Amino acid sequence: MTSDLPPARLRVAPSPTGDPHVGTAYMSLFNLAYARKTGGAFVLRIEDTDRARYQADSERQITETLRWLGLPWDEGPDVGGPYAPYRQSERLDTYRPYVDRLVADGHAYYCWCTPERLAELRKSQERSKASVTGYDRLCLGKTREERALLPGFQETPVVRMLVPDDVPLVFDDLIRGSVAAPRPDDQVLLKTDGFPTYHMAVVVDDHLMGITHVVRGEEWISSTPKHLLLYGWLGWDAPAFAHMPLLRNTDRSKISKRKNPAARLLWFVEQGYLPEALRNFLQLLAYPPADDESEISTFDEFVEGFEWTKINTVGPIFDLDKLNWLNGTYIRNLPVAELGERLVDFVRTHQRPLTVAESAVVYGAAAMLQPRLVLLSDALDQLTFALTPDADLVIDEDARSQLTDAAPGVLDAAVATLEALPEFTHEAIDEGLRTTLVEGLGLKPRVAFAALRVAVTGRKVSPPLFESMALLGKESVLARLRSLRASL
RNA sequence: GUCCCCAUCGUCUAGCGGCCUAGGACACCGCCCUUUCAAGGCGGUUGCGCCGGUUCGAAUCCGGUUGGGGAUGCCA
Repeated sequence: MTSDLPPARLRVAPSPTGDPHVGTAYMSLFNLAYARKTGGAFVLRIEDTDRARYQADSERQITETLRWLGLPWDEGPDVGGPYAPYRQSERLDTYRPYVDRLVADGHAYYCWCTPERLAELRKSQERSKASVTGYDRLCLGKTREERALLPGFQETPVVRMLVPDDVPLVFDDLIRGSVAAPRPDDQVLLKTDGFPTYHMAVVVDDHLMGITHVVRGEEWISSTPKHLLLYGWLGWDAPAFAHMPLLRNTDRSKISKRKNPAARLLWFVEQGYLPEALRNFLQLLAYPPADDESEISTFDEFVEGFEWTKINTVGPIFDLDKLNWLNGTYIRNLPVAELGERLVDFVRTHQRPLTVAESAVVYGAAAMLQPRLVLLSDALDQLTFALTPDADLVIDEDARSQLTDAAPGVLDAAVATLEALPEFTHEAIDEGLRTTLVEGLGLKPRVAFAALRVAVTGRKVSPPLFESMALLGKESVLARLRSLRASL
């Protein structure tokens, strides 16, 4: 499936600041596709330069969820690789010399302004509706001693880049062609805590790790001139850039965990989505189906036809309808045994513990549930009747109210018929009951079977009656039929 | 405020000057099938934001306008 394109090295670089974000998976998918298409490599790098937002558990969640999704990386913090370490916090010594060099070359300068001074500066610029905003370069060209005499001074400086007036603002984008970006501010490169900012770290690491294609969200377009400046100052070739459209909430804003539970990658795991369905869905966002006939396609098919220019520039709204349909379709396409296994596994890890007998019930229900599931989590509710002891079965009021005058007769006849059945398969049950109730008593199937459904499941709506009976077993079914009969 | 990006059914998309009285998918609505619910089959409603221009001809090119989004952080 590799093409004759030169092997590309791509990376995804999430920040461990909480639950993995769905955008990380989206970026990973497209990164990985191109890496595979060119026979190159896909790298996972952890961008943990923000100490304040760092969450220890986050990296594990990121790797687990991306693995769950089936998007494996060739190099990363957990698997190693020729450019280790792959955690930016472990690369602090790597960045320092480059920062020093930029300062020495006059491309960057120290800034001793306090965060308070900066905040005030920003506020006053906002108030005066100034057309030029950003740092006022108070520290530029001053020594520590000179600056110390002025207000808003702090002992530990940051390092800022000195953006020249003629900074190039136009660059080529694999998806958008020629793109113009805003003029950057004198961006901080090294923070007071000694950590580089994203802008410094990303350029150094991408270069050192041999990244050939930077694929990231559209929100980074405005930062690209800064990065290009850095590449130039450091004497490095810049990689190719592809700015992906931003996933959006239904209100069209950038997708966020606050407004959209689906912004959390873990949410899909918890809900019972199939990773292959989510992958297929993500692939369809801002990207045409691989095949005219169907929107269902494998990762390999996606890779085969992959082209940057096919990616749309419009940020797609993350709408669950199509994903739900895809998930149901993928569930239906699963071999029954595998669905059974996934169901048992899902219920156990995300819903409730299962005894051995209960696991067998869930596993055995796979075939009858298959066309009825949108999510794996849907199974449990539909199987309530089968996981409830006969004596504890509750007959819902709206179910009981469906019972007609024919119910007692139906229940009696059903008990007699089922008792006499040599084998308790759904085919045998079907045939037996149809013979006695429909042909024998002359009842409409609808009427006859409704009463039995109520007795066996306690509900108005349930999985197919005969399969449900077979799943439950003869003894249990008879007990339930007698129980409802007795209550009439 | 300033700068940048973007604009086809409700949603995801096809379209890259004539094949478009705009195609597909999801959702929605009917009908069929049917023991309930699904699944499946068949059919249907819905869209090129607006105004100019270029052209024999515009969803497709250009300008403007409106609308949406993003950036403007010692967050990424």
